[in-house]
Amino acid sequence: MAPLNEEQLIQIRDERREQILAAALSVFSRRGVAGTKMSMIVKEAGISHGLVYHYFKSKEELFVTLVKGAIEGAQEAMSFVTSLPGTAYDKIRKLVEEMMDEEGAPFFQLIYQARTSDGVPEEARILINQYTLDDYVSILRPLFEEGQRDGTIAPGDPGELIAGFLTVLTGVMMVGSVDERQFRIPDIEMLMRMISK
Amino acid sequence: MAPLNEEQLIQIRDERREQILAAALSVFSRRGVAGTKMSMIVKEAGISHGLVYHYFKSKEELFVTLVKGAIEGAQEAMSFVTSLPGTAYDKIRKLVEEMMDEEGAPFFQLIYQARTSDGVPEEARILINQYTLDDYVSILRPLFEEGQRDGTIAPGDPGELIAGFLTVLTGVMMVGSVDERQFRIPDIEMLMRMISK
Amino acid sequence: MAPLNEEQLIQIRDERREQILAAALSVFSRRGVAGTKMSMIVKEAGISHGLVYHYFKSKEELFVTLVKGAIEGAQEAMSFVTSLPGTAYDKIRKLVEEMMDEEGAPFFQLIYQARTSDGVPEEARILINQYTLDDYVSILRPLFEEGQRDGTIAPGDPGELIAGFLTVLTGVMMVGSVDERQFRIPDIEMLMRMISK
Amino acid sequence: MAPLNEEQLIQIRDERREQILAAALSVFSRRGVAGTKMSMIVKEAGISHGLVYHYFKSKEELFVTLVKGAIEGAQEAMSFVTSLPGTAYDKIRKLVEEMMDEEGAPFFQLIYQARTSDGVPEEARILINQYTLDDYVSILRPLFEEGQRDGTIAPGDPGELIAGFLTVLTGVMMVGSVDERQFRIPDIEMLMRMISK
DNA sequence: CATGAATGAGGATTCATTCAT
DNA sequence: AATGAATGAATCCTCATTCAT
Repeated sequence: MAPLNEEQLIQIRDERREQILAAALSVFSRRGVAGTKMSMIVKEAGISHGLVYHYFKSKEELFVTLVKGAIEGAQEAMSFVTSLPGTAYDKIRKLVEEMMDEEGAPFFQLIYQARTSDGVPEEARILINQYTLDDYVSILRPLFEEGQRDGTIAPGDPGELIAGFLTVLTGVMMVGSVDERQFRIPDIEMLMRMISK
Repeated sequence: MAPLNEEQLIQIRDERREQILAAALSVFSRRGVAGTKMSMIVKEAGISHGLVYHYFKSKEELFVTLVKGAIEGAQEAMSFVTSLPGTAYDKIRKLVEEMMDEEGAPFFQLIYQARTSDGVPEEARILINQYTLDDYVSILRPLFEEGQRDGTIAPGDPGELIAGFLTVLTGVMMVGSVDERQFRIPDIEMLMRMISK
Repeated sequence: MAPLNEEQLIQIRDERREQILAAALSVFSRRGVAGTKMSMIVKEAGISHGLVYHYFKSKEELFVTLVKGAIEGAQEAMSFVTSLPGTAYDKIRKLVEEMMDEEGAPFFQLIYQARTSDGVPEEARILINQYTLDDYVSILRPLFEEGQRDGTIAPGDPGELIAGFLTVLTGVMMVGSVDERQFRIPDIEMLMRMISK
Repeated sequence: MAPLNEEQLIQIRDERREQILAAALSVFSRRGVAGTKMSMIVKEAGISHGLVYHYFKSKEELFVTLVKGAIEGAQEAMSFVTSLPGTAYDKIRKLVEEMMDEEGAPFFQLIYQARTSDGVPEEARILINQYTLDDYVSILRPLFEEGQRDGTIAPGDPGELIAGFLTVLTGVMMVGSVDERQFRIPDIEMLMRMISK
């Protein structure tokens, strides 16, 4: 899944800005808002404390900026996949592949952090709650219904199916990126079986 | 000549200890170590700051105590399930049910926090790394192999199957307990499909 | 040097009270007021926290009580020695012996602590400043003047001689009770040479 | 591209460090580790709380740093004095003068505090115990033996003589710097008499 | 634009003291 | 009289943020 789209790249054209955001994403996604110290971001980015504040008003703003990008990226990925050629099953499989790739993980973690963390104030929370699970369900529903009609997707309420499936994917990404010895990301076939007939 | 007899004191201590641990579990599991302030635990438990330190040396010790309990609980649940009567499939289904119940969630979150958080020092990390995924795989392997022989469990390397399945379950519990509007825990049938033939 | 005189013993007739005072003296003299925790006294005395407060209003009162006893004891010891038979030199030597014995040390330390410590409020400070060095000098002056006349005590202002000598004795007691490997209390002959002709 | 060049930064850091150490020495030596609150050091140094921790990891490290300096200083002073020209007696007298000067007192007090205080952890205690009285005795022994041979120093075991003498000097410095009205540092002649023939 | 010394509000922890039993 | 659980003010320390250079 593409982490940031074209427009965002334009918006974040400044090299320094990107550098800081990349460092911040890396740390926030691993440790959450409260667990992240500015000094960690500063160190990861290889710059001075002061410079961060030239580009971002606060730790919060840094986090909110990242969350915005993650949400938009996720939406785009889903919309993009529905517009691909092929069977419904193949499209869904493609989406799962995109979500599971390395670049996708930090964004899932970020959104999870945003939902649980404490330091996350209004703005990020509002942003996140704007895009509830139902929005994603709406985007994917036609695809799943098509799959149910052609007999490749399991029967039942497609809303529940999608919601449960996205929850599983998010959970796996959250947990799977920690440590090989502790968790193992299942292969795509196994995941697809969950929604297959 | 204690004004309260030994028994009463022990009872008071045990009760307080449990009360504090329950409050701490609730907060830690939601916010992680760094995100948890002692004041939150204190408020949740309805006691004074000082009293926590009467029973636990530090925030860390509190966390480690909880992690120990969670690990022991998980091991017990798995061992218990394998000893139940019934088919392999039924036993696994029973295990999933147990893991997915409301009381289970905080423990999964706790262990996730323990693996990611920062304030978690040696002791908790060692404890956790002692019980790697492989240990759990070992306990459940006979069950899965039996299921593969009787044709109820999907074929393939049972180790991979179990590891992936446990990862999914953990991820779902992590993420699923946040907010109904954001995530939805899939029903057991859907989860079981992942490992079913 | 007798640590507490008859009257004081009557006053502190209660066994518990004595027990607490003894424990407190031992700890205060070693660690000072700020360095002493009630829990240390409680442990040393082998009683409960609450009980200390049956006998003493506060840590402060405990300290002040001890300081009072120490001051009175020191004064008495000096007066007592001047009234003994023998030459001036012998009397002074006797005083030094008394001061240097094991029981004397805690009181010197206590008075030093009282002069330097911070937690010592008005009452103790007033008590201590009531009995300044000059008072002790007054008591001992006749003895030293006699010694100068009979040629056993070094010449010079007897006030300075006494003040310096008492300061040395106090310092030695302070420092000498710490650790054999670190400090060594000099023998009496060596100390006496300081004021001998 | 640092706005302040390397040299300036180093200079600022060194100055601040010294400023904090000076303030800390002043407070620690008077009140001991437990009796010293960071706010006192902060006030004495005229800086903010946070800045102390920019330069020293903890109150302990601050204390340990000072103790190290004190020990090194004492050793140097002794070694230096033995290398001076003049008679043994003169050299010893010179050493006493050096030890007794105003700047010396805090160091003696510091070392005393380090030996008695409680908050003093391993590192300081080890440092101090590395340099026992015996080490100082070794350095000064040739000087005292020379003095005994030329008839200016009192006879007897030079080890005992030195150990007792250093103990007295330390005690005097400890006690003597408190309050003129309470203690009086004896003049050098008086102190020297203790070891003179 | 860039640095890092400096600040201080906030959080963890200690410990004198109280109080129900 | 005696206990020890319980309290909370005071202390140490951290870390987001500012600012002189």
